[in-house]
Amino acid sequence: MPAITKSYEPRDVEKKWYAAWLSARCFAGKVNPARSPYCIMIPPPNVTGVLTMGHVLNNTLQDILVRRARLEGREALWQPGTDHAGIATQTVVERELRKQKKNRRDLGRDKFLEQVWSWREEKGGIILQQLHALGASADWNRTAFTMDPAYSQAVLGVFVDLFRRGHIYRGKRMVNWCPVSLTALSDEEVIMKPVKGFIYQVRYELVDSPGKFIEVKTTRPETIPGDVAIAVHPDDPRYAALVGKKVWRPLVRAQIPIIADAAVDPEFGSGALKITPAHDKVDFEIGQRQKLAPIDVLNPDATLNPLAGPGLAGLDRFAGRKKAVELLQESGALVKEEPYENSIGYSERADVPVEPRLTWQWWLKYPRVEEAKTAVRDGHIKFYPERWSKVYLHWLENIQDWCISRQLWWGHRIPVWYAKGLDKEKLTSADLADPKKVHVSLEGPADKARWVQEEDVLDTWASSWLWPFVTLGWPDQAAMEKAGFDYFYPTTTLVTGPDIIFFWVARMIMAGLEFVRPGEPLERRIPFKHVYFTGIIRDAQGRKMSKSLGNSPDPLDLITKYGADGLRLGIVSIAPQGQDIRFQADRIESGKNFCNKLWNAGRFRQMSGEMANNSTLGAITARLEPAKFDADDHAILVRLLSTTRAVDRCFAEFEFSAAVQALYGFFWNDFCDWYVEVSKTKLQDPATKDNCLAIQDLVLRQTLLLLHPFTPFITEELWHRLGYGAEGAFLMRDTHIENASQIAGHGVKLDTAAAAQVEQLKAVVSQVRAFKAEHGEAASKASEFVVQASDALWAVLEANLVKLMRMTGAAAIRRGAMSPEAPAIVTAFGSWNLIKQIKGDPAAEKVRLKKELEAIARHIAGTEARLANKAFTDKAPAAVLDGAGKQLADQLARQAELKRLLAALG
RNA sequence: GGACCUUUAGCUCAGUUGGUUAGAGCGUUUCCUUGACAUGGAAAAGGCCACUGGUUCGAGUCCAGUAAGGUCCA
Repeated sequence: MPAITKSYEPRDVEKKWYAAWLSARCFAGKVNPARSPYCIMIPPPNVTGVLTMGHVLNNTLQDILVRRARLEGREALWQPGTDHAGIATQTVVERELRKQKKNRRDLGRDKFLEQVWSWREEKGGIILQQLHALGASADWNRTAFTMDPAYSQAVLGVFVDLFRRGHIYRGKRMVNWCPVSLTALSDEEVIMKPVKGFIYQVRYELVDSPGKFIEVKTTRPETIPGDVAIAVHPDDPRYAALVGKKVWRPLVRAQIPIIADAAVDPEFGSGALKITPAHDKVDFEIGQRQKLAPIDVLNPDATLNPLAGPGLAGLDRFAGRKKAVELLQESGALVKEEPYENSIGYSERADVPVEPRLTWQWWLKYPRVEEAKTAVRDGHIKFYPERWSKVYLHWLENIQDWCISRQLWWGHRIPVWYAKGLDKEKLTSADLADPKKVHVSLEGPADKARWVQEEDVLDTWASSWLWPFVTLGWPDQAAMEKAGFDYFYPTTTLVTGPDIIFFWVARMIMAGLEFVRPGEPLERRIPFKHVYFTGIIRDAQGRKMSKSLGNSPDPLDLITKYGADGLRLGIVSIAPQGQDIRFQADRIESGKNFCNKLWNAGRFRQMSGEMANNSTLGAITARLEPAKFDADDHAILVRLLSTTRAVDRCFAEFEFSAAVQALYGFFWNDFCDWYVEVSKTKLQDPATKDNCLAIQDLVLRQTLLLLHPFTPFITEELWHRLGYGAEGAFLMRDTHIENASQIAGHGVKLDTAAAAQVEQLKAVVSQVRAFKAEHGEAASKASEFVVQASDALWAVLEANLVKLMRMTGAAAIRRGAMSPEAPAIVTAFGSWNLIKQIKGDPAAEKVRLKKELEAIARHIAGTEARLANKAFTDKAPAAVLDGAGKQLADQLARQAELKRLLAALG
């Protein structure tokens, strides 16, 4: 076996194992009826995306889950892929075209799409390659893409199906419109930003009472020509007499009514609101209720159109606003203007204010809304943390139809054909249902010449909501069989961010319920059983990581610096369930340091003695010699089992950072800092050596198994170096992890009292080390101690004497009487004198002892008071009472000893 | 306006159905290259657990309210 180097060098180890796993096809998820399935669908990253810290966290957690599932003997499938990201991808390719002074219209639709495909072949999906560096064990042979032919067929087929069943309609309604990309946007592509501007107070003259006015406040005076009414609250006494009367609209002069509508907030501004149904969502709804025809004064690019009047027409909306203010001022309609800050939606891609705009779009009435609620409310789908289910249910309670069309070229072109000559602006629902006017099918109409296909494509989410089952071959029977649909669906766990709980999670649930296994029980149709919501990674100041702030480190740099395992361990250790994460590089560094610690523990084992049979758990436990177990042997194995149990529980509850913490504490503190140190004594003695090595082998083996999901590379490497795996077998694929009772079942009988005794000895060692430091002796200095202790206590010390000498740095620990000149401490194992060459300072010693006595007196008073309280002794449970009694006894004994030492000093 | 989250050591966070003297990592200070590891070891300092009430023998933990910060929805 090659010698282990002094420090862990991740780079070559990671390369070697990733290549080995790939070539042995360790990541393949296959149907295996002998095992229970475990399946995770990757949240498909944007095909234009590059790896961010968010992806690192999210994908590390998914990898942890599938690797753990494999170790538990389950058949794991982690399904990877990307989505086509309509607007993002189209924007990227258009930007390249712009460099050549061209735009997509110059090319035409077909040529442009060719360009997008070639961009995608060349540069798309880099992120999946980057995930390799992280160690992601996804089944790459199954990599899916939402624009794949089969996937596209499924998406369009769903459209046709939902259309035929009346879930999809075309309607002219309010959407978020990007005046640069010239398309509708989803809410997710709109970012709210606070903007400083002005609010204008404008007066409208009453038609039948010249000289009398009603005043409104608006931030958008350029839309006044689109006003169709002034609205007030029906119960507002100020305006009750005016409802039903008419006012003159300024700018484009016309008579408009004063109406009453309960949606008006009487507290805001003057309590009167101008109603511009074509340019505001609330106004649109009021307009619908009041049957007021909207007037659209904007072009698609947000310049003002002729309806805005000769003064404004042709101007950009912002220039138009300035001009409108001037015109209002001239006409005397402007009462005043004041600075005002409000939130405005910006287009994520184009970074310009989004325009609420009335457009013809395709809309989906969601299917299975009630079932989607039931699935989560009744626990068929469990959310972690649970509280997100409330957000989810609230959204479903207030669900609104989904705008599924986008005015883009890159995406699934909607399978609808209009009869030539049909006026799409006047399309009625009767027309939609008339196959002579509108054709909807996968194949398209037979006589194509008579028809024109819909220009719009589907929202990207209208393809990714089918992800959990289309990636498994749905709806094609042969493909489903090949992919193992029956075996892997419903998938087990989804790991995603709470920011897409509506856009993706909720929609996938509805899609699964609607399309999969019709007629079967709900629990067979849901797309997944558990949803784990990660936190959002922020920078050290708590800001979201973003490209524009430049506060996001490149994960690949971090991998170079700390190793993939170090990065994974670090990021998981700072990601408590359900909380946002503040990124700090020093935490990643401690992940790397832990790997080095693990590495060196392996190195220590290798240097400590010949490797023996480590091939299986049974082979190792057969080498144990329980008769030779001392308290330390019992203690480390007790802790190994309790750590195994703790990690099991953490996995069951998705408490990843707690699992890392448990492993970190066990391995570093219990094993390295204590057991390895006491081993150094045991290894000197031929009688105890082999048993000690077997215990080390057992602890290391189990630690590697528990850690493997978190740090796959170093554990695989050490697994082989320490002889746990046969040549050609992999820790990641060919090994099962044993739980605590299975390990205990191998004839390891443990003494928990011994474990408690070790804790006491550790406390004494700490105390003695501090005692030395206080008296200026380095830990390593060979000090000399005299201990005054009862026979029983001394017997324990004597049994552990060589270890204790090593741990406290002592040349000698003798039993004897306390000498008043030497500094002294009181421990659970008697009073200790430090024998120094230079005489102690009795005065300083007295001060120290008195201080300690004061402290102990306070504690005693507290404990006595509690025990004297009848309510406490009556009501507290026996265990608590016993504890308090024992505590008091210890405190009193310690006080007596301290008093004796003080008296001895004279 | 509604919902949810957070507030514990200088910083970032744990704290499991209420129970001894509230923990970890990082940072700070002191000491230590001894044959696993200086990516290390030993030790120390550092906390009215945001605030105000309440329930309880007992509250960081449960309840009510207040304040500050954050997220989402309207």
